[in-house]
Amino acid sequence: MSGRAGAGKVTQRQIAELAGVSQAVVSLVLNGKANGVSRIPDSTRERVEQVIAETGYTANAAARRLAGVGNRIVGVFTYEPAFPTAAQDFYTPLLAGIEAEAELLGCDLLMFTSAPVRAGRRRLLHGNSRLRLADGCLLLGVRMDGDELARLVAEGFPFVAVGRRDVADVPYVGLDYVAGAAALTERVLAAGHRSIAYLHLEQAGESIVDRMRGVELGCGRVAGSRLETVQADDHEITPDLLVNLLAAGTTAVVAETAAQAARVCAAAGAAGLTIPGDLSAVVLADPPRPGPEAPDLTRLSPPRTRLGAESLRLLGRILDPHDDLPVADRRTLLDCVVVDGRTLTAPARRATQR
Amino acid sequence: MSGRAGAGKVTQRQIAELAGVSQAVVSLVLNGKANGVSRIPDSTRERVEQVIAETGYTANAAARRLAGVGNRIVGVFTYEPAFPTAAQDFYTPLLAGIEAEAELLGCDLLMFTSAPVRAGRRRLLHGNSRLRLADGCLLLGVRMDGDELARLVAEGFPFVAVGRRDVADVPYVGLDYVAGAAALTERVLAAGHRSIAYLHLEQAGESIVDRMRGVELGCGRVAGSRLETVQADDHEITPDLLVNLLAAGTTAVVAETAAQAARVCAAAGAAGLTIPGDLSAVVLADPPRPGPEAPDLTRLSPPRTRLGAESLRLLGRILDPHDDLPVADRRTLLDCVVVDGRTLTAPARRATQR
DNA sequence: GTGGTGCGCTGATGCGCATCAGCGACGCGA
DNA sequence: TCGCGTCGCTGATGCGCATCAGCGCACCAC
Repeated sequence: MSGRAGAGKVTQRQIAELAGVSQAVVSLVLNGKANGVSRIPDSTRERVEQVIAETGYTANAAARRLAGVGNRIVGVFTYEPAFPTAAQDFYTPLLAGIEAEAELLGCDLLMFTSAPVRAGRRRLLHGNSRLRLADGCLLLGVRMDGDELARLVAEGFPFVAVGRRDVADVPYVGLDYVAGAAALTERVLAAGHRSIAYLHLEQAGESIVDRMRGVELGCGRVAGSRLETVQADDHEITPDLLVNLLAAGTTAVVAETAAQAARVCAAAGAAGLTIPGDLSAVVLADPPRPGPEAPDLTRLSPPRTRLGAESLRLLGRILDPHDDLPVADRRTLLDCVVVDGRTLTAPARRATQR
Repeated sequence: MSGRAGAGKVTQRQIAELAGVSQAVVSLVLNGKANGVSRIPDSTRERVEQVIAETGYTANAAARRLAGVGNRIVGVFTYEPAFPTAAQDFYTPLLAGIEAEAELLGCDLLMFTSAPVRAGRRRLLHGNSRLRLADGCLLLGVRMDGDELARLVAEGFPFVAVGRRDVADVPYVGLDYVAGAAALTERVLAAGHRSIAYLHLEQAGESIVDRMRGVELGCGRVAGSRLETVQADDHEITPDLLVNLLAAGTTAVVAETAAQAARVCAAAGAAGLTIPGDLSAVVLADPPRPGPEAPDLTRLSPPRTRLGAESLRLLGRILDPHDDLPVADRRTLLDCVVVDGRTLTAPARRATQR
């Protein structure tokens, strides 16, 4: 996969010869500088434009880029081990938002599908990364490489992280998981639950930490509430686990991911438990597909499509030299709304206070 | 959105100074030409590599491209008025296949989300298209611009159309709708139906034509069969339409699109008709989501994910100078399989021959 | 000592474009 | 007529890289 494209392509020099001017004039006309530094009379300008139209000239973006102009290309990179194809529900709404906003802004998207995997994560800054082809870049992924982020900051390469980041000076648009998880947890407590189990994953990305903090925060606001955090991958969520939790007094489960919530529902069914009759269950994410088959979970709904769009919009502002972006605006958190489903009611038996 | 990226970026010249050699040597080492045209002793090579590693050098892809080397970037363009975001079910599997293959081939994808719309279609070759940045390009869309295709062919720009094209010398990977539609139609006829209605759209793209031809071909193979073609957009598929078709002797409906098939099912329900009891129904496409809610339609299943992957693979071979691709391989059609569902049985009443 | 040879490296060039100093021509006032 | 400014345009330069002719040197054969 190499080779040269466009053997018969038209260059500014050819335009210039046809129009009887120099290449510089063609460039000036093309870039609308005809009335600025140099002034080009209408007669000449129109003649050049005529030839441009006739030949169907298309600028060589590589040359423009090399000459120092932006090319309205935004890179999209993800740190997950495989590039998130559309099949993976987590990224689908994100990419949809990014694409829609890109069309709005009139810029192209360069998807770095080629990034090599090292140490379980994909690398952005490898030997011949095409990163520098783009004006800026969006970074996706639960866990990012702090060193690479710092390096990009140091080099002054414009980028925006999708999701909150702890690294200094990293611009991001994230989701306010702390407030959202706290609100959902409070809703659980308001329903009368006092003993809650939080099922979470092992990973240590910022969004994971934020969710955990939010749940703890929500519990902390209500006296007499008890929170048990349980690290459990999907396959570890068994009927036995739920039975044990119930035996320990737990009346409500907060799951971190939609997959975990699905496992909770399945395990409950297998254990002969009903939701929310025997156990309330809520989750901090949207189900993959809000179809009729999935139980109508009470949940936190993170606006992922908007997250994608807002991230690209922020990058657009960073790249706009006319936009004097306040530092405070370089970091934003979007609100998550609590969606009422049918899996949260008042606790049934012993745990109620009567 | 402009501005320059990478103020502090490392160039080959800097590497050269640090290593005490010339820029040319750095280039030679980087490109593995150290044993070819020029020979570089290991001592020098290792010294240069050392500096490269220390500085974390990343090549400027724009410069490489300008200097005439491929950059392993493949453009993805669609002629539909809006770039197909992941939400649109038609393109989702296609893009998934393309992305997966891109990761396999180790190339990046440049999505031309910025293309302007003119005359109802998006334009690939506009003033400052970033097309020339890519080594080659994949073209999607039901209807393409024949002039643009011819122009690309004339310029020698490497590209592959996703879907069969009538334009001369256009390489493509398509779906064998003719054979597939014929096979499905034959299956309908084999079930005993002799009076079939084909519901199709107005558009005139190659794939539409192929499906029509396939249905006609299938009917033509069975003596005594009758085919009625009905151009009907989704909203024109009403209970009345089905009732009229039945009254005219039709016992089976072949729908072109999944949306049409869904409308047929809905209209049948509204008219008090059962499928396949009163009317058999088959469709030449997969349903958007093969979930439990959709009726289990007998249908043609076009391998869209594979279509995307094979298209990119073909482009990869075209771009590979070592691959002496036979002309015949530049155009391929993939087989569609017939999937047996529950919406095709023998005709119920009058139309049977007994 | 002379001619020959190959190794290791450098300098120069061009890719297509943006940018700007500056040149020639022309007009105008003195 | 001369000086000076303005208009319209051109030539030169650099962006970062790949490529190659060719230079200087050491070494060898004769």
